[in-house]
Formats: sequence, structure tokens, C-alpha cells
Amino acid sequence: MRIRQLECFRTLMIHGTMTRAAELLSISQPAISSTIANLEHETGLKLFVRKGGRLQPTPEARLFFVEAERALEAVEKTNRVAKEIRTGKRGHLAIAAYASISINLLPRVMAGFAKERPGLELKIITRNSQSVRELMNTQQFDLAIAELPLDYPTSSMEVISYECQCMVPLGHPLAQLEVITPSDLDGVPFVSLFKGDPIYQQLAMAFSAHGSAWNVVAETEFFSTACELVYAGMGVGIVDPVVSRPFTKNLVLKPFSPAIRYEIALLLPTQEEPSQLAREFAHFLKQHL
Amino acid sequence: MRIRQLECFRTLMIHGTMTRAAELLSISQPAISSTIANLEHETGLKLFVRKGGRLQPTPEARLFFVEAERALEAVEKTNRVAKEIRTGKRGHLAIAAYASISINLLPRVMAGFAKERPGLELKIITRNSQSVRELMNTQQFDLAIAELPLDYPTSSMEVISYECQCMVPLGHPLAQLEVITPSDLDGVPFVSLFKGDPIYQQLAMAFSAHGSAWNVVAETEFFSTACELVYAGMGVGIVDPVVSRPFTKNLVLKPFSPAIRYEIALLLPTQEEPSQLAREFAHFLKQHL
DNA sequence: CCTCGGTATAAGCTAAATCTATAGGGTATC
DNA sequence: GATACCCTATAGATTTAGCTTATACCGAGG
Repeated sequence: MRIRQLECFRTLMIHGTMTRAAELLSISQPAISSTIANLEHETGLKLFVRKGGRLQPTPEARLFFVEAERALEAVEKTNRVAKEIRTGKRGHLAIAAYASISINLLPRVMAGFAKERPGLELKIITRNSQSVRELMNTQQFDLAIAELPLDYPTSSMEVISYECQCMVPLGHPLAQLEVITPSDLDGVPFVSLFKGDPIYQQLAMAFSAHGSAWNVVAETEFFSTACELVYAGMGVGIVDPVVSRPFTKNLVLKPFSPAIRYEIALLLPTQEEPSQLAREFAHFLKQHL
Repeated sequence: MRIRQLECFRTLMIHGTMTRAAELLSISQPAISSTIANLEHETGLKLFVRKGGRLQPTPEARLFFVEAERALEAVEKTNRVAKEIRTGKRGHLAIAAYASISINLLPRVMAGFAKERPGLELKIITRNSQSVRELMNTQQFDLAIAELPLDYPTSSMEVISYECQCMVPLGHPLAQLEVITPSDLDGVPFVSLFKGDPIYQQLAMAFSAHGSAWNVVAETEFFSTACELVYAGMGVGIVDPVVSRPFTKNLVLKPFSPAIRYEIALLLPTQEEPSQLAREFAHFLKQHL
């Protein structure tokens, strides 16, 4: 039994004559004739009786028609699904990320990505960066985003490196400067990440190298909390340019020297081949980072 | 998309290697290789990655697999259904018949016919013979059984003619005779069909030709009612040998002279080709008449 | 009687699916 | 590491489904 036979049969059943079916399928009439003859032979069913030079479907044909339509529908659905998978409109995308990015960035980016892909199932799991890294090993996710450094690196990871920027409230005197240095921030109230964070270490070194006083008035877990605090007038801060982007309407971002590097990594599954969808999303995500 | 491609894909997904899939499908390994390559090309999906000389299904393959299995199941069901239709295990058989045969004969015969054909749907409609004939014109039935004569005959009808037999209670003096004539029944209490029935006319003529007295003590609509009355001792009767067969344990049937003919007809649809199943049933039925 | 609409048959072509034979890449084992 | 083994990919030949065009056939209706 071949799909083409069922297609010919369906068209013939619906339109009554072989000539018409041939037109609709854009093939010659003899092609229909022989295909139907094959189908009758292979199924062992007499599907049509030749009556007055015309065809008349037998009761067997009517019974068979029900099943043939069902089968064709299933095959056609398979074709549709193949296309949906190809264009990323079907599938699931489970992404693991550390908190600040999963709260501040991912929802926007994923919504944009899913907009053109109805039927796509999305999942975001928020863990700390090291847990994210470990989850990827168990193949539970299609993509992960973790902050660097990690305890042990992975081959299939793509590092994205930022220079953090200094964030000051609108109208603050420092907002006039082109580049801000630790000297400019000598004694200025400062909102920082927690002590254990790599950013904290880098800042501490930068200030001590300049001999400037680093006046930390608040420590937060996430950059976004820091942004909120700066916006609320607690002081200035150093943040990565991605997470802070939504705040640019209310705050001013300035380059900071020396460069404070903030590095994150996109992790793809190692054991298993990453899905096309995961690769597409990784590409889409990089455009927004 | 061809069915064979899906079969190869399914087998490969389930069993992991092309070599194993080829064995199970009884084809060579290169055949699988190229068929899968074609499927990948036609669907535009990368279904497997070659990793360490082995194949590893991609996430796309897993998604596609779900649909492929569904489509294959539908196609395989179509094959099964074709076989069921061919062997008469699927289909429906609507039979219209007049009352006495639909009560006394059809249930037994149809049960025997359906016994070897699970999945067959049966329907019996009981009408008087003329209605039966008219229903057939509207193509609502696959087969009909009507008594003759009909107001207007049909080309596709097969006449079955019986000689009615004389039915007498066990131990009745007439049970000794080999052949019973109207003279033997002169004045004997008699159970007859109604006056309008062709049998009634024939009997009336037979008795008058012999100059015998026809002593009708009961008139019934059906042969089976007549049988019951004879069994109850009302008298003797003339019945067709088919309907009366179940009573032979309790009554004696004897040939009657002159022959009283009882004719019924099997009617097949005229407009539409009768189904193979209807033809099979007609054949089966004739063996039991 | 002949045309018209429809179906079947014949002969030849193309492409898919198959075969055999063989090359090549990984892993494991000695 | 050399080698054996397992697996996959490629090449060339063969078969067949499905297609083509050309043509015969068949019943209905002017």
C-alpha cells in the first residue's frame, strides 16, 4: 500500500471520474487508471464497477474510504509536523538560567522568540549558576545560561564577556563625565553585589589600585536589585549592560575604567546533540545580549 | 514522504543501529542508510548525528518519531481494514424481510453467518413483502427477502420456489400416508393463511378441483402461527418447508398433491452494485433455504 | 451513425529503492 | 600500536512504481 494510491483513491471517490481526478492531481488519466488497478489488486478489494462506461464505487469502497482518509490525514499531519519542527514552530525549549537573567532578560527574549513560533512550549528554570551547570549534565535542558567562572568548564560552552558600566541617577554630577574611574567615585555611596561575587573582587582591586575609598552602602544579590537601589537614590553602581538595559530610561550608564569584566556562558548539552531549536534560540539570544 | 521511509525510520529509532534495522526489515544496510538520508533530505530535518561511528537521534527525531508512529499505525490499520472488508469481517449488512422469515429463519441464519465474521454489523428490518420491495428501491438495504408475487418484478431478483407440505400432528391418522391429497382432507379441520394470500387461492382451487370440502377452522397471518395452531391440535395445515422446519420435532410433514407453490425472492439492490458481503450472505442463505 | 466523454491498454521513461561490493571511521583487544 | 570488529557511507547495477503519450474501446445522445 502506497500513499499515492490512497491519494488517487480519495480524489477519485470524491470527484467521481478518473478524468477529473487526474486533472486535480495534475497527472494523466491512465496514471489514475493503473494506480487504482494496482490498489484494487493489492487490497484484494473490488472498489469500483464499470457501469455504462463510468465508475461506480462499491460498498467496499465506501468502507475503505473511511480508513483511507484517516490514514492520509495522519500522513499529511506528519508532513505538517515535519515542517513545524523544521521552522521551530513545534518543540519544547527548556532553559536553565541563573536568577537575574531569568528574571530580567529571558522573559522578554523568549516571548519575542516564541511570537513567530506558535505551538512552541517554553520552560524556564532558575537556579544558581553552579546548579545550572550541573543540571546540564543530566540532559534535562536544551540550553543553559550560567555566570562564570564555573568550578569546571565545559567544552560546549560559549563565553560572552561584557564590560560593566557605571550607573548613576539622572542629573547626578557624575553623569557629565565620559568615562568614570574609581577616583571619581572616591567616597561616593556605592551599591555593590555581595562580597563573594567576582565583580566584588574586581571592584575592590580597582579601587585599592587607585587609592580611592570604596564606600559600599548596599550589597545585593542581583544586578537588577542594584539598579532599583540606584534608581531609588542610594548611590551609584556597577552593573552589566544587559540586565540594566530596561533601566536606561531612568538612569545613565557610563563606561567604567578599569574594565570590570562580567562573563557569562551559554551552555549546550554535551551528551546529546542540541536541537535545531536550541541553536536557533542561542543565536536569537546572542543578538539580544 | 513515503511509507517505507517512515518504516525504516521507526525501526532505526527503536533499535538504534542501521545494521540492526536492516536485519529486522530484511533489507541491506545501505538500503536503510540511503532511505534515511532521503527522509532527512525531504523533511529538511537532521534526524541523526553520526557520533563515534554510531547514530544518535536528535531531539527533532524524537518529536518526529511521535508523528511517524501515528501515521504508520493509521496506514497499517488501513491494511488491516482492507483485509477485514475482503474477508467480510467488517461491513454492515442490512436485510429487509417479511415477517415470518425475519422471525423464524433469519435470526438463525444471520447468527451463523456472523459467527465467523466478528465486527460485522447486522440489521434486520421487518416489513410486509410489498414494503420490502419498495425499500429496496431507495437503496437502504443490502439484501431483501419478499414473497411473490410482487406488484412489479425486479431484474436483480432470484426466485426460490417451494412445494408446501402438509403438516399433521404426531399420531394423527393422516401421518401414515405417503402423499396427502385434498380428498384425504375432506372435511378435516384445517388451519390456513388469510384469504388474500396466494396460498389460500391455490388451496381453494385444489379442494374444489377434487370436489372435497375444505374445512377452514382458523386463519393466520404467518405460517409459524399456523404451525403453532396445528401443534396445539387445531387441525392440519399446509406450510412452506423452511419456516416449519423447527417444528419437525413435534409435527409430521408430508408431501401434498397437487403441488402448492410458495415462492419467495431474494432481492439485490438495482442501482448500486451489491457488496461482496451481500453476495456472500445470499449464497449462505440459499444453502439454508 | 458518429461524436463525445470516459476508461483501458500499450510502450517507453524516470526516479526510488533495492542489491552487492567496498571504503572508511571508532573502539576494543591483544 | 596493530588488528579485528562493528558500524556507516558511497558507487554502480537492477527492479519496479508511477508517470508519460498514443491509441483502442465503450456507452450515451444527437
